[in-house]
Amino acid sequence: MSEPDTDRPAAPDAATADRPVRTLADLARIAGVSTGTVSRALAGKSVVKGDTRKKIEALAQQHGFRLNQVASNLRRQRTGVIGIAIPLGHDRRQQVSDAFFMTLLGYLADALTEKGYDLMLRRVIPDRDEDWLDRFIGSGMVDGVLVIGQSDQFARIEEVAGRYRPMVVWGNHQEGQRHCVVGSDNRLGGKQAAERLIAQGARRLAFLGDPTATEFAARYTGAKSVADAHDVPMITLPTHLAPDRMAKEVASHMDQHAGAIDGIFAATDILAMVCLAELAGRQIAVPDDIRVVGFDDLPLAEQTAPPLTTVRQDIRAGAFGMVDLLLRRLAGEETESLVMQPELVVRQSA
Amino acid sequence: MSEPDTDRPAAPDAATADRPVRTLADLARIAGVSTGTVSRALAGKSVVKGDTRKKIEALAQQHGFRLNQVASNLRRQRTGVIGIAIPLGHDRRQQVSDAFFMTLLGYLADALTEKGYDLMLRRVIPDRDEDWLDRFIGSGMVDGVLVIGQSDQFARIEEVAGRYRPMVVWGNHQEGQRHCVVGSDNRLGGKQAAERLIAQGARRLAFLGDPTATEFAARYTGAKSVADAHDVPMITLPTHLAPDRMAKEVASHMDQHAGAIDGIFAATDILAMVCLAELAGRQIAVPDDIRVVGFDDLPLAEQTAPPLTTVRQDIRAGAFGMVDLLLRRLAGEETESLVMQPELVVRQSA
DNA sequence: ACAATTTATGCAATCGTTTGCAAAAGTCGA
DNA sequence: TCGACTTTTGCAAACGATTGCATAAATTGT
Repeated sequence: MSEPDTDRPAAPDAATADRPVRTLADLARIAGVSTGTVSRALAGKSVVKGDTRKKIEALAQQHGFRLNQVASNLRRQRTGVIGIAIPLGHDRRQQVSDAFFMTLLGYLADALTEKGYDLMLRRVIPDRDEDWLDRFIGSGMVDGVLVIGQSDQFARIEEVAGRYRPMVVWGNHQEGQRHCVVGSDNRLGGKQAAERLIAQGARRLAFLGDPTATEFAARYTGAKSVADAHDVPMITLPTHLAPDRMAKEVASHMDQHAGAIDGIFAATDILAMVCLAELAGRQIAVPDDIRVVGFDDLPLAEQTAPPLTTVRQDIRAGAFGMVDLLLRRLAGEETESLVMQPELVVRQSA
Repeated sequence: MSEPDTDRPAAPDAATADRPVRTLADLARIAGVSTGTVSRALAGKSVVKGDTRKKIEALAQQHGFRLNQVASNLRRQRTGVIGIAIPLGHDRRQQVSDAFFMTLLGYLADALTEKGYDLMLRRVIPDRDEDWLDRFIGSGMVDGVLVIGQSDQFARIEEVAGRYRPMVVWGNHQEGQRHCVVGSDNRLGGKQAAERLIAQGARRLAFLGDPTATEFAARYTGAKSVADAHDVPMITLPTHLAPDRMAKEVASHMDQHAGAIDGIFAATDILAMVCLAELAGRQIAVPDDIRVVGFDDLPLAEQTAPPLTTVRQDIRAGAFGMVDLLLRRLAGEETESLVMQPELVVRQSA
């Protein structure tokens, strides 16, 4: 260290070859200034003289220097990373690969990238890990958290929301809740679905999906209220979201009930698709024998046979909304929840 | 600070209420030991006396203490985070939400979580940001990198692979390449698709998809070689992957060519699905008038009408393979690429 | 040419953990 | 009871960047 040019075969500017320039201190030494100056120059602060800045920038470029973000994060107490938690509670086998979550995640990635944030993804299984949310928040690795889906963790999320501000959750809004949530009015969506089914002549309804998850429960309730108002019975066909189980369970439901119902409200488009395939296999005509309405309006809803009538959630708007709210909360603002109006998209399945 | 019990309304153990215990030093003070000891105790190192460890653990629990991961990362020079880069090069409008990538990402999340790693997701647009890969690697925020899709960045990835070990890429394998890649034998998959189409009687083939992306090019080449061997002509119908464009482009292709072809090899299942929907709309019978083969075998391939014959990539195995290879490279091992054999799944569309 | 400013830079503390080394405390046999 | 060990702990130096404060340099006015 004390004899710079002695050990190495000593090509004049050979530093480029074997990148010893990993830290601000290295760069400072080469540039003949202090680390403070280098830091300021690279940060684009105005206090550095033009010449010096240019020289430092050139050297940084030439030696391929990059700031160590971890050190920077530690010192600045901010990371530029938003945590995304996907709790897999109500259905442990549900894959992260669930189409709706993945679509939402894609848009979140777009929105956050646009604002200069990175995403840290964490898949959590709440019943194995009581402490998941606090661990994520307390790690210091994220500036804020987006939770995708309340799963069965409503209570815990509520509790944390009382003391941690920068958190926005995708899910269902309940009267008087504390945490900031973005989502569709699932109740209303459920109503729209049931109304359509009944308007199309259905008189014996079924709800296809697991009504213990908060969001699905609201969809169910909405549909049920309409069914009740029309004196139409509605049964529940509980179904897991894990792709491997789903098909079998739907098949079994159809075995038992296909003859006794003439309208199905599926809790998600994926369920509706599986259901359509199952009905087609049994030569049951859709919508003539059984009407089917889905929920989400994923891109593939347009491509089913017959094309799926479904309740549209604007996932992109939701994702951008979540990011917007989170950034405002990070800035200290108090924000309301964002409840979006779902919209019935009529195609041919009902 | 010098008079612990004076200022506050002084409930004996009131520290619990207003969490002042944020750092090891805080905890050390309360426990009456040094930070070093606390650190060791919480890390589960054997050098700490049982009693002391228990006491410290109890206090940590009681005050809801959590290690600051950022500081820990800095000191240990490892973060426990794997970076996932999704380059959107050959088709800038392609959403991160592309079904195949999302499925792969889901499995990667499963595999990495299982191994105790977090995921940091970064969506990159290479032509806007020359330096994307080096920036990601050099940030110090990730221990290794998985790249999902080579896009049109083959050269850059090759270059980086020469000096950065912990990187595994999903994509196509080319003769003599340096970077460690996991993917299917796309050429073989293409052959299988074409063979099936021809065996089912197709004599005028079309390849549906954009053959400039590396992986698709290999699928095309494989199919073409079989077509040539059978003296069967094959045209190319280039199509973007952006969901909004895709449908229109496929429709326009069908307008122009539907009458002139009797077998379609779609570069992805999604394309195949859109294609099926388009053909159904035109009353063209599948597979009688036109046979269709897809690629990927996404879960929804089973649910199309008619169910899709497709070339299966075992995405789950691929994801777990990528993670396995990456961890071995992190451990210093030298690893070969993993080229998986695709498998034709015969359903009803061809 | 000199004092009064305004700019640019350097110094050193700080962010919160981890860990090598040394000192303190505990254990044991004789 | 004392020396020779073995466990436990404390001390303080890293990890690499940022930033308030102080000093050095450049600029300005007179």
